Amino acid sequence: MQKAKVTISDVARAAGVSSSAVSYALNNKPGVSEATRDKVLQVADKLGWKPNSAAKALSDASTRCVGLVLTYATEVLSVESYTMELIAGLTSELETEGYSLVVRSSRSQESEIAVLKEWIATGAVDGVFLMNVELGDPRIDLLSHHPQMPVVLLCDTTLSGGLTALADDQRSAAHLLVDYCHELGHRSIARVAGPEYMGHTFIRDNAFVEETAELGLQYSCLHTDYSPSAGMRCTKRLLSLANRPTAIVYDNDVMAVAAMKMAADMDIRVPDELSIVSWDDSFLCAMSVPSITALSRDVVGRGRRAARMLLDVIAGKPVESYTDADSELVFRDSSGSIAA
Amino acid sequence: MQKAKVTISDVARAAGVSSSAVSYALNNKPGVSEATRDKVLQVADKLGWKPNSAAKALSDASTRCVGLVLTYATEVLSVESYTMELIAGLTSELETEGYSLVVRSSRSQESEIAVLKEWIATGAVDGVFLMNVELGDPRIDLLSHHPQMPVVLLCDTTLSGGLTALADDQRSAAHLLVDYCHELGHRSIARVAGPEYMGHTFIRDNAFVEETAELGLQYSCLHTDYSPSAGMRCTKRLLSLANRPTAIVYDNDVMAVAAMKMAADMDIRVPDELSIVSWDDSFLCAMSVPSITALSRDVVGRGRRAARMLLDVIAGKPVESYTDADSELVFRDSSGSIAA
DNA sequence: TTGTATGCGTTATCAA
DNA sequence: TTGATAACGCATACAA
Repeated sequence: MQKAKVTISDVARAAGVSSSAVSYALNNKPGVSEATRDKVLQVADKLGWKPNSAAKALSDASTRCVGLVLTYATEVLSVESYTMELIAGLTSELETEGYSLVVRSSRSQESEIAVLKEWIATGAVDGVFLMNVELGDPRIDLLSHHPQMPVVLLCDTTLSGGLTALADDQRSAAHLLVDYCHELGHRSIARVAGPEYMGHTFIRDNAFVEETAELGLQYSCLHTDYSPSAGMRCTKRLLSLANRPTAIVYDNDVMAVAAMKMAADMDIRVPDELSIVSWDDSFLCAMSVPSITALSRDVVGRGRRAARMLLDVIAGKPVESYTDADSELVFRDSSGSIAA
Repeated sequence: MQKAKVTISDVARAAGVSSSAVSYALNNKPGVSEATRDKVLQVADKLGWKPNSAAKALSDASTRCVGLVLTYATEVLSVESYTMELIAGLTSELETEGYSLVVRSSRSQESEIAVLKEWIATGAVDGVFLMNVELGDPRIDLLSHHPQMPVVLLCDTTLSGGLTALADDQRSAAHLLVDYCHELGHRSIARVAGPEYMGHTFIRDNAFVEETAELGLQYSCLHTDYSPSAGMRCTKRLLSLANRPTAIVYDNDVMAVAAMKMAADMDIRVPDELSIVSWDDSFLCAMSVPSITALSRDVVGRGRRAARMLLDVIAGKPVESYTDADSELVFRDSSGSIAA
């Protein structure tokens, strides 16, 4: 059973040298002889010395932590896999440099802002990720006024207010989805979208309007809070229309699955009478009966890249905003041409 | 735009008092007059002072962080909602005391141990959670040798080696499940379990053997890695037996859903010819067609309680291990009596 | 009630 | 090449 806290002076004493010699030796810096260095390293290893993180942070002004605030309703968190996949990607890349992800949760944007302000003032993290960016998001304003805090946004570059962003190409994705429906022969399509105030919903909305107009398709859109119940409600409303859409795109997998259930309840056959497509792919889509055609993104890889970008910003390297364009449509059983 | 780093001496200078007076005032401690206190608070507020976390941690030997290592295959992480729900519960309770959750990821038990050793040696966190405890888990040994590091295990008390544990009552749950199948008239049941080396799998295994023997049921069990493909493979094997089981219990929701798909492929009707029950409830179970009968636990609440326990241990309060007994069976469409 | 001085464990500067 | 020593920012024991 080793001593709990081994300090640099313990090592110095044991090796019979001064604490600064130890510091040089351990940090691989010049200013110490080979013999001393070897001895110090040996002793430090035997004693199990590791630098105290608080002391190092105080001295360095660097914590080897980056922050992420989860601002979500618990119910959505537990149902969507997106956040967990993102965290998996973030932590796996951070791990390569021994960085930790510091997670806080909040239930409103105001309290998220409070956490961010705390981090800026206390220096508890070396950088932050911002997700779920909204139109005119006050967090962007906050971080723009504190350029010393490295930040990477997970949102479209048109929303990032000049801050470094990792975007994904929602416009191409929208076009891909609309074109696919068009090719299948659908002439009236609908979309059950996320909240109107979310940045990426806004981007998707515009892209959909643009592309459907171009192709002369009838298009309508309903906004939701992403919940299964909202997905069902909107589906019901759309399918009750006299001139109902023959294809519906859902902004997340959860609502698409819920819609499948609703269609079954209403005795509307999928895909013969209705095509269902999900903007997010997941196990849910693969397992649904019938399985759901979905736009698949590499969320874990996205997390990795975001982490890489933030580490680079922290390291002072020049980092450009980047737009992912890796989404692809996974064809499954929920979509097809309309039966004549 | 405020000054990035406001220190206690900035406040002292601006208020025209000494730094110790500021410290006393800000920490609500005696030893300073009301007038001075008010002035200090006012100035501190105006300057936006917050204590530097590294300095505070160094001085206090307390970081206001607790650690969690995610040791998972990425694929499983993205599919199961358990971890995300747990994190939601943990962070929400930690938030009440301004604590943060520090998340690291690892892909093997060895590297998780390395992270834990790092935390013990560097003092980067005030306490840790241990999940997915295995039989003879070396992490328990490690933490037993470092009693200064507060820890809460999420596992059965028989596995926790005397450390503080938040258990859930797997035995009662097993009995509940077996009794339910028995009451429905099933006489041959099977279980598709998690990995054999996992502590809670072991507990479940024993409880199942015990209870099925008691009721004179035929019982067989296959172990898996929790993945959908393993769930399918095992289901296929079980259903191909000459004397196949009429009810199968799955150790997680993902495999239960996968099994539903497999049963459909094999033209075996659920629940007429086969009852499917999941040990974990989730949105997946509710949305499956037919929906899946499942044992439901309050994972978020469990996370909250675990966090509360760890905070108490850190605060030096006496904390007893605790066993949750809140699981309940949610009856859905995947289970019933065998059609005659 | 107040200000001065010291410790926390590192890193970095500066004489020796 | 070395070993004191200051600095990081806060808390606190102690002296004024």
